[in-house]
Amino acid sequence: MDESVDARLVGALRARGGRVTPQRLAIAQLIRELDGHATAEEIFGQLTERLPGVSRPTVYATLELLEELGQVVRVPAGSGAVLFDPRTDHHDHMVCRRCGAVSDLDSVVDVAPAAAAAGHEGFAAEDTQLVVRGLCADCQSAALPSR
Amino acid sequence: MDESVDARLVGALRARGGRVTPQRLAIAQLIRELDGHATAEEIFGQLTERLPGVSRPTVYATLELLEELGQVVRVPAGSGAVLFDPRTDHHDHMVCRRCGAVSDLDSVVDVAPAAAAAGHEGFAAEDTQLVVRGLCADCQSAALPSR
DNA sequence: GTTTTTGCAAATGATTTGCATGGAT
DNA sequence: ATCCATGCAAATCATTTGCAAAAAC
Repeated sequence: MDESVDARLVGALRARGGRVTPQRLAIAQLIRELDGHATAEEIFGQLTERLPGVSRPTVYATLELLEELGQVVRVPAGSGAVLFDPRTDHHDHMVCRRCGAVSDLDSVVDVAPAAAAAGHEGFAAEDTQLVVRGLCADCQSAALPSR
Repeated sequence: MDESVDARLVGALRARGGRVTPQRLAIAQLIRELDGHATAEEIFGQLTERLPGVSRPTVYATLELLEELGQVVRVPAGSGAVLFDPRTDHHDHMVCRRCGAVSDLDSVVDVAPAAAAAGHEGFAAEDTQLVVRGLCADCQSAALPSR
């Protein structure tokens, strides 16, 4: 099951003339194991434990590559760092503007028309992200006027 | 017309117990004059010309404040810096993953259901952003296989 | 063997901190 | 007079660069 995903990645890499390296396989696997969203730095940190010596530039470059190959989704959270999401099926995100927490939200709106509209403007849409910003439950209670 | 916007800002500031300072007014006005999207650094740079001595922390804090007051919208572009948009009516964005260019896109999908769904999860939605990532017209031609 | 990837080290950029002064109410 | 907001300087993150050595094909 793990192998089949690796097989798909290897195929995609070869198809574009890219090379199969242990770093790429390890990063792809680590991302698959993530339950939630992670920043490049977090991925770098965890990766160092199982593949000592990996470098930051490799992690950043590989994440970009995996995004192009459709193995990860870049979530623009609107705060500091970019988050990477192992869940590649279409879904939305809620981002707390106070604590920065990001959580998944099942899609209830069809965003395809937006991608189509972008196409009419000459823009080649590849991915459409819906981000709901606001306050998570915890931060709402923390921000109560008083009482 | 300029004054009425300032009046609204002054009112909003007073209402929340905030203070009316020349920096806040200048930043709010500068943003209104922007035609497109700008990063906090760009705003800082332009502001320095007309209000020498302003500091970075003030700009960042004020942008956050203006966002809360609904005078600016934070656009999570998914690359390096956060962009601030003076256009507060609802619209979407196209972000080129290659050159980083951000352009407006009139809304063709109703995102309200997503905000409602977030509400059902206990999340207080304040703003919903739709970002279409891909390649802008220029970068498509630059990335052609050959020929 | 050739070309891509990696690692290193450091530059660059973006944003935030702590704290004392100054200004708005 | 009381706080809130500003400026300063520097710390802290996030990301990217240039180049030589290593590895994949």
